[in-house]
Amino acid sequence: MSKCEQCIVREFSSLKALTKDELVKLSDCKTSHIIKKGEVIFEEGENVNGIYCIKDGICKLTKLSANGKDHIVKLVTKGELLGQRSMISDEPVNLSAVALEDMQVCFIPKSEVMGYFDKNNQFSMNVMKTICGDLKDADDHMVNLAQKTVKERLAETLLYLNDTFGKNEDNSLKVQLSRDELASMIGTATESCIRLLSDFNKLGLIELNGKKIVLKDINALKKLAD
Amino acid sequence: MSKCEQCIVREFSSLKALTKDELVKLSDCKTSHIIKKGEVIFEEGENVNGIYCIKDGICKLTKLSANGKDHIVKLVTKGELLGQRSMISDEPVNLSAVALEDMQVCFIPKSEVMGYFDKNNQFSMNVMKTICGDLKDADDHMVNLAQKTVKERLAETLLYLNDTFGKNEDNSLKVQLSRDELASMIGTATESCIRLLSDFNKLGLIELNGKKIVLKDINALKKLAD
DNA sequence: TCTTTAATATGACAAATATCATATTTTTAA
DNA sequence: TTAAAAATATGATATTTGTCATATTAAAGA
Repeated sequence: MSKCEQCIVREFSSLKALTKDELVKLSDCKTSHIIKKGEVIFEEGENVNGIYCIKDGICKLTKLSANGKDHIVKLVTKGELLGQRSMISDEPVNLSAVALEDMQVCFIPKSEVMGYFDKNNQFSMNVMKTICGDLKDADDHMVNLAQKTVKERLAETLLYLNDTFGKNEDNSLKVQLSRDELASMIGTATESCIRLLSDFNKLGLIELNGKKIVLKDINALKKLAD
Repeated sequence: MSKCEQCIVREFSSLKALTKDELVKLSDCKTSHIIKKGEVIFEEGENVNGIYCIKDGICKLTKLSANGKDHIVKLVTKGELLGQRSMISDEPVNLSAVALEDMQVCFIPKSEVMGYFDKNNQFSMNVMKTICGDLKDADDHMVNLAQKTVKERLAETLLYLNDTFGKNEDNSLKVQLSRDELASMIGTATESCIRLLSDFNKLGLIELNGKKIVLKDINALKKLAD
């Protein structure tokens, strides 16, 4: 069992506020898990009863819409926590979490985390700030969905993926989403997404190589995204 | 100066966790304000440095989109607090607040509120739960904007206004939004909104009387909204 | 009250986007 | 390795939604 005190990623989450004693205790009650690409960490409506700390990998948070299609609400990567909202609200999770690549995660039971809220004020503030950040992002996202065209949203999303998750040695975006997933992130039909990617490709804004996407003209994309 | 201990609306907000002593102290440092319909409480980008407690009235929270149009992110009414996210994140507000009707609000300076976070755990948890609720709502809203048609969103929004804010004696919706505001809530062009309202009217789903809207066939609207 | 301005309404049309069909490529698994 | 399935691609077309023009009505001021 790995030790939380020595885990680097905890430094990037709300858990960085924990004392050495708290971390030692945490090491004992956490459980580590390997999640394979495509596997579900939790499903919308489930009672999770704790939070997941992502040690490595990326996952998507999705929500099923009334028409039966999944919408990707957010991508979450190493150093971030999953399930905080649900735990605090004391409700089932409202989103599903599915691995986009192989992941290492640690599960911390609710009983343990809730104790920190009482005893460690800095931890509480960290969690609050994270959720406030998520709320602000959600507001921004909402306005984009409501007011921007699909083309603008696609350009913006490509830039977001580039800025947030970086690229491989061959310059392609590190997060590899299927066309279907990309479409469900920007809120459009898969065919529309494919078509626009083709257009971007023909215009020299991006380069397509199977699932790999290389951003060729960042400035032009920025202009397109508004 | 009215006394917070005797204020009913505080019972509906996170402030209900405050002790009698805290409330007495709060009474001294808060300031009361009358906001006329159409007036701005705060504007996107401003440093508010505190929170507003809504004693009476309704306001809209809007965000300017890249194309210059306002989008209504949320409606907020008596018993709720404004500006929590910004205060916790220690950032300027990301939304503007504009009164939809005459309002009574109290402003509580940041210095006072931040003290509660340290000393009153129940207050912290209340605030966290509120923000978590907002985040869940935002997620839902996002998926609706991404996946539902304008018609579905209009039906849904009319039902939301009815359920959340109720109706007048003449059965018309209590919150009176202009067509323009309604459009900027559902994320569509004003003309599209007007046209669909006309359609709903002709279909007998609603009744239009100037700005007044009466929901005639709730079930049919629910079916339309999915 | 009258005049001006803003809000609502509706038609005509254009643009954006979805849907359906089908081909091609890639991936998966037998 | 090969057959089957899934993902990607693209054309044709339908539907939705936005835009512009222009009435009509309601609201606000002088």
